[in-house]
Amino acid sequence: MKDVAAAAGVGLKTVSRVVNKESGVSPAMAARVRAVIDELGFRRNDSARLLRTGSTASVGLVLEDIGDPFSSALSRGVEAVAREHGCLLLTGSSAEDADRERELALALCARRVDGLVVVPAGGDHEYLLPEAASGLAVVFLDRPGAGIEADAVLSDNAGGARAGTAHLIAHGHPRIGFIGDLPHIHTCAERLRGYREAMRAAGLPVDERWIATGPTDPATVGRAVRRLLTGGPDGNGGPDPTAAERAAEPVTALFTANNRVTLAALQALAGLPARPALVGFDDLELAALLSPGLTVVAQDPEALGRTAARLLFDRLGHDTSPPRRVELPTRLIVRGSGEVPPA
Amino acid sequence: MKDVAAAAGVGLKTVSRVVNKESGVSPAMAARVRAVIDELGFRRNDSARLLRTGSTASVGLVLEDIGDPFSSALSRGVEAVAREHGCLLLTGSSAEDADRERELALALCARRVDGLVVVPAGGDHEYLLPEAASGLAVVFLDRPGAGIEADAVLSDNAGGARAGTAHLIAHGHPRIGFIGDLPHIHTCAERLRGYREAMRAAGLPVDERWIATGPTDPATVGRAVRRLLTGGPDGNGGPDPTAAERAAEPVTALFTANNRVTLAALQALAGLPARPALVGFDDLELAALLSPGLTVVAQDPEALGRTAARLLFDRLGHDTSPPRRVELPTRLIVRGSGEVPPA
DNA sequence: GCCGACCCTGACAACGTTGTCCAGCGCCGT
DNA sequence: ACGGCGCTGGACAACGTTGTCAGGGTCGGC
Repeated sequence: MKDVAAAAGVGLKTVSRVVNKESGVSPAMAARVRAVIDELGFRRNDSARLLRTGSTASVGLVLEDIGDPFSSALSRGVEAVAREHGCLLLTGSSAEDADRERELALALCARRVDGLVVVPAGGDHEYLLPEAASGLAVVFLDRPGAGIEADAVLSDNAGGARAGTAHLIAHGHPRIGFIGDLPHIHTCAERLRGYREAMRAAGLPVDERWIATGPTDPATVGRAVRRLLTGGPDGNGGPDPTAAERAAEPVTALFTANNRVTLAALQALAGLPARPALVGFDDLELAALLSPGLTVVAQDPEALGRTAARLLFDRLGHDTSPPRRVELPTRLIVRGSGEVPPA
Repeated sequence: MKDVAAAAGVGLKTVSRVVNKESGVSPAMAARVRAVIDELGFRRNDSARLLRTGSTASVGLVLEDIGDPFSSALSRGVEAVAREHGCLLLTGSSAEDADRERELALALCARRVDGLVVVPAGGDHEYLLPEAASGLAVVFLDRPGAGIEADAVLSDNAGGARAGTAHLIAHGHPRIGFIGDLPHIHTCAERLRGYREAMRAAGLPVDERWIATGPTDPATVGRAVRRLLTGGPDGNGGPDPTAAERAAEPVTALFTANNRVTLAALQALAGLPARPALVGFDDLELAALLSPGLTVVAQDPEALGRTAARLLFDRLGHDTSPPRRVELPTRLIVRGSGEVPPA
């Protein structure tokens, strides 16, 4: 900028005024300065600007896995709103690792983002307290945060799971398997709660061996699918080996608690002559094209992202009302998988 | 930091030393300073650090559409490598709009990223020349850039399309429709070239009305699918209305040139009793579970992203060799759609 | 016991920008 | 014609950090 001023033969502040479109510069002068800027290829250094002004016009987004279509849709929603506000979005992914989440969030804070949208991977967010105290706005997305008072935008996980499970029950399935993510993940726990509630509401017993939670890689999920459908031992090596060894009654339907699990389960079931009844949480792009079509409990991830971002910008606009928890409804999309008669 | 120094009763520089883990600070002093840092919740301001040191340890990624699974996979690859290098990744999406791409890239430059990976939306990247001149490393991804000498990492689009088309030809289809993206997009043009080459190599004529390029929304693609399969007029309102009105011979197979088109085409075909033969560019998560299974020309988007990021970090490591163009192979995954007999 | 050397610490300037303040000039009103 | 007001342009400090350099303290060696 100094060079530009020298080349144009004007003062430093005049160039600054032109760059910032401030009033108080004659059009002729402004044009001359702009010409020099283009000629020299000058670009304002936003870091220095931030240092001086204190505002960055950027917000951070910490995702769970940037490659997951669900996360992509979240980020699309967040980005759209950020863009409306003329804000740059900085995105990173935590790979479902608490340390990585922390590291990433703090790196974004060190860049002095104005606000942060976090899809929590870890169970503790106290590390954000000093940041929040010094003005950072935080909104949790998809799962609530812990250890800090902040807004959260969630889906109605329990309600959705209840509806999905009820759909299977209504189609005559008395024994329904639940396959979910790691049990400490909030969404999984809530969906499991919804499943239990639906079973209880229908007066159906739940055999704990019908519930499989753990990693969502295809191999693990495939094993869980086969075990639930054949009624084998639970393989968890629990404290009661005799119970673990005793075969459970095989289930006739499956509720898969997120898109990765659903996908892995479908792959595991691909070899079978007729697919058992299956309802999944999260819609899949091709769900309608499978035969039979796949019934799902659909979230609206883009709306989740948009809502979280709106909440964040409300906070940046000095909305100091107490933290809110927004819960977005889910939608049961019936595509006929429920109509498969029970075994 | 000043506050920390005051609270600890030490000099500013000593705090700086502790924060940067420089040697030359007695352990006792370091421990005291660290205690004060934790107590006050101090976090270094990386913007100021950047201003002083000139290096940001961050790279930018400009995607075409952050919500597209293909883009997600690209970014996963780039992020993995960035992380290996201890680098923060800043991501934005251009929504396939040249102005937005430019705006985003320049915003990232203003944040003084060390390097930039760009999936070009626009056809001109001269605007990056001044940035490159002042030390920015640039790598183009998925499509080459124009107006600037820079590395590019691409898939073998023409070769992949050739292989996919040849697969259909080998299964006895003499009339194959091509549905692609906007024709000015490099990947679409290359894939169309591959399609033409395969047809020519097999001695088959190509009716221009078999080729549909345009927006990839489901409605447009759906119309194209129906037109190609029934042999209706091309509807482009070209300069030769009589030719446009003359019905073309219906095609018996379709080559869809990217994941969005494939998806939209599958949706359009969902109502039909038997799906016409179809080969798509880009793999789909559920492609194997459709019946019949979907044959695709698969790219490896994560490898594309990783390769581009590696190239970028090579450049940041002062590799000054002339710009390279890396072309990654594609893989034909046969899943039986080609085995549908021609109509 | 004294001197030298080494290690640790702190003062200071500078990175590029913007906000504040002031000076100069032109125009308008009387 | 003169004075005042308003508008343009420039000098300067400050944002928070790090690199440079110099000074002080301590320990060891002679």
